[in-house]
Amino acid sequence: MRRHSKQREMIVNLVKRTKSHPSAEWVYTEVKKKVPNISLGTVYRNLKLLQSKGEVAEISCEGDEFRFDGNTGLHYHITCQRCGKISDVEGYIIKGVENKVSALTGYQITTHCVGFRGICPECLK
Amino acid sequence: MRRHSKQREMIVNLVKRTKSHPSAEWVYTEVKKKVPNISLGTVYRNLKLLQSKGEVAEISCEGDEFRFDGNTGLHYHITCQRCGKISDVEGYIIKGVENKVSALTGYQITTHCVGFRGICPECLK
DNA sequence: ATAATTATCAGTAATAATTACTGTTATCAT
DNA sequence: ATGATAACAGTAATTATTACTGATAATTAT
Repeated sequence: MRRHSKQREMIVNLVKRTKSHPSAEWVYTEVKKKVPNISLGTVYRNLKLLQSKGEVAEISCEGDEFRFDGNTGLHYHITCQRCGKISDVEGYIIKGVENKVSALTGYQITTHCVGFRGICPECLK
Repeated sequence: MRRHSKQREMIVNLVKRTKSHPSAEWVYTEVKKKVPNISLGTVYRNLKLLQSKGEVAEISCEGDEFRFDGNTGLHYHITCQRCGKISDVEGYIIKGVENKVSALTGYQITTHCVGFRGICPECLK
């Protein structure tokens, strides 16, 4: 069963309330201010746990490694969650998004990218 | 000036011709078959160089660290290339994309995410 | 309430991906 | 050809993350 701990409570509260998309290291430093002897491992362990429970989300389209692509034109990617394969999504570009988001946020947009996650046809069989 | 080297040529050719979105490690192992004493550092150095010249692209919406988000609902992110800040794009979801891409690729899509890159209003001043 | 169980912890060691350093080699402008 | 230096191989150092170990403390049963 899941037990209660001050450390986890602090982590959840912090991540839920902060808008700055913190890294694990940042969470660690912040929580440390209140719980000085907290361990970095505890932060990672709990973030992972909370993530698996859907209480916090991890921001990342692709996996954690760097991947390269000889095709430098704008195109999207799709990752199979079962076999890990990354493929191009051919012939589909969402148009107008950059202008829309620029108007919405005030950013000067240089590029956007879209990542899909799912199960590929081979793994579906 | 930029000099010619067999190692770099091999790397460019390989990355340009392969569709499998290789990792640095994979590029290394492949090139090693033809140039057995190539160094992993050379692969990284050249991928980075080629990337800065726009000859290959790196697949990654966000940076390289894991970031977390207390907001688990679907929403997009925008990263400022100047100050590194990551923000939410509020109130804008592209609808229908998952169905469209599912039809296009045969994948069973579980989620998608969109990342924008640009300069934030503060940095634009 | 007390003791037994075990989830969780702090602290540290281990991994994995990437980057930096060092001395050597090879390209190319002169 | 030769000298300057880009690029190299090999290796050490970093950085983010994960795994391990013995101690602590939250829950359960007595």
